[in-house]
Amino acid sequence: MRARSYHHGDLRTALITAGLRAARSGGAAALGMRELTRAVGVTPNAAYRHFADRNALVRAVAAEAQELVARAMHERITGINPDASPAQAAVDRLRAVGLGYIHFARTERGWFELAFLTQEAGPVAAPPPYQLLVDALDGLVATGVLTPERRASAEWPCWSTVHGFADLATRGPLRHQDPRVVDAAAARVVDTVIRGLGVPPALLLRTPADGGSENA
Amino acid sequence: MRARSYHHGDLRTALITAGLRAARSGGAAALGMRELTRAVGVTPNAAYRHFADRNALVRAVAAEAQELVARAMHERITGINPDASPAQAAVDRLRAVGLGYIHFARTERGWFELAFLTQEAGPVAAPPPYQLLVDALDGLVATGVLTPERRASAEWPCWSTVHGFADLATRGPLRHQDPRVVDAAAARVVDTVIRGLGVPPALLLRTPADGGSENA
DNA sequence: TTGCGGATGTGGACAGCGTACACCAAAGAT
DNA sequence: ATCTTTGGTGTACGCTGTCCACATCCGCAA
Repeated sequence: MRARSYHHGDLRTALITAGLRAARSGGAAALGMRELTRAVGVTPNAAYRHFADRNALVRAVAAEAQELVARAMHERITGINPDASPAQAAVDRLRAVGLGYIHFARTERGWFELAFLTQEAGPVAAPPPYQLLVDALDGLVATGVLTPERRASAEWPCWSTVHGFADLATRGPLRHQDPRVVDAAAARVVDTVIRGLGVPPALLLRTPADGGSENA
Repeated sequence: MRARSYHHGDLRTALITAGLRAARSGGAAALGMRELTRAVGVTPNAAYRHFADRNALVRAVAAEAQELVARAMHERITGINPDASPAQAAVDRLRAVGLGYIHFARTERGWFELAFLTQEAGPVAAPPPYQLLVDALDGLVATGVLTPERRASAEWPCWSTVHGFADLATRGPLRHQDPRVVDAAAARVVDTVIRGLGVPPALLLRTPADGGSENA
């Protein structure tokens, strides 16, 4: 980005970056053509050389936000106890996926709101966070925790539950609740789905006070 | 509402009614001061005699939308099989609550989007749909299906799951999926949470092809 | 009955938004 | 060295929410 040329040099990515910065606190509503071009120091219409309209810009920023979600979830996955049995580790990985999703939603609600827009999972172009979920569920089958029959379409209960909780915790009734209450509810909710999938309770019942981890 | 008086007569409710009509297809975005006052045949500023700002109007319409959700869910509850055992009926009632919520979201997505705004459940002013869920869960305890320990805070897993699924089905990746696929997923998802709560599988495993009911 | 005050609706204005159209500046190819 | 393509500017239109001053009507009190 040369200093003060007539041409900006890399306006497209500059707008996306500014968009991420703005959306972090303001959510999707903070992504205005005028607002972002102003932040980048350029005329509003300049953006139209790189994005068809506001919606296209929002989608581009949203894709970036999805990467951030996946990165946060991945970090949490790599932090789990390596000394556990394979079966336990697989369950813990799934739990990390769920709690990572929820944690991200609560700590980065602007980005989270954005990330959920224009989700097109399914056969085409699975978004990164979705892929982590698929891998975790496959891990349960590989370690014999889940039968292939039970695993089929297990993505939907899992994603539904953690996403729903994330929405309740960011835009819904849990919005202004004591964070520790929300933490506890999150752990409860994630364990409930996992049990619902058919995972033996022995693999998920933690002792009270939890196995030493900041959760949700 | 006399024909063409200077004063409208009942502008407040007229605006809410127009708002419901507009939001049904357009969601919250369709609730504009100018748009609604125009629909009612009055000046934009007239609305400010009844609502502090746009947000207040939206909240008022949202409250109405919540009533609609509750009504739809209630209808579904009253339609369940009366010949079942008390325990089975209690489980069916909980399922009806969940599937009713999802069904409403999918068939009235504009109203649903609106209904979720300004949810303030918890000790204060529980919204009608939430109350139906509480009652259903209490029913499980009363019929001995659920122990009081398991019932505690069971609202969150339930609400999270059905709400999350509703969101996936209306704004998320299931948005443009074949409705029959979504129906099946909805049934699967609801059964998964219920099982996760600790309900014996015998009370929820339906035979394939389902027990003769249009679902989700 | 008159008149007055509070409630309600009008009219005009302002700032901000997304975006279409015409124009201009610079980079790259011939 | 000129021509074309790419990318940025300037102006303008219609839309939005909201503020201010003013007009109008209803109900109550004198």
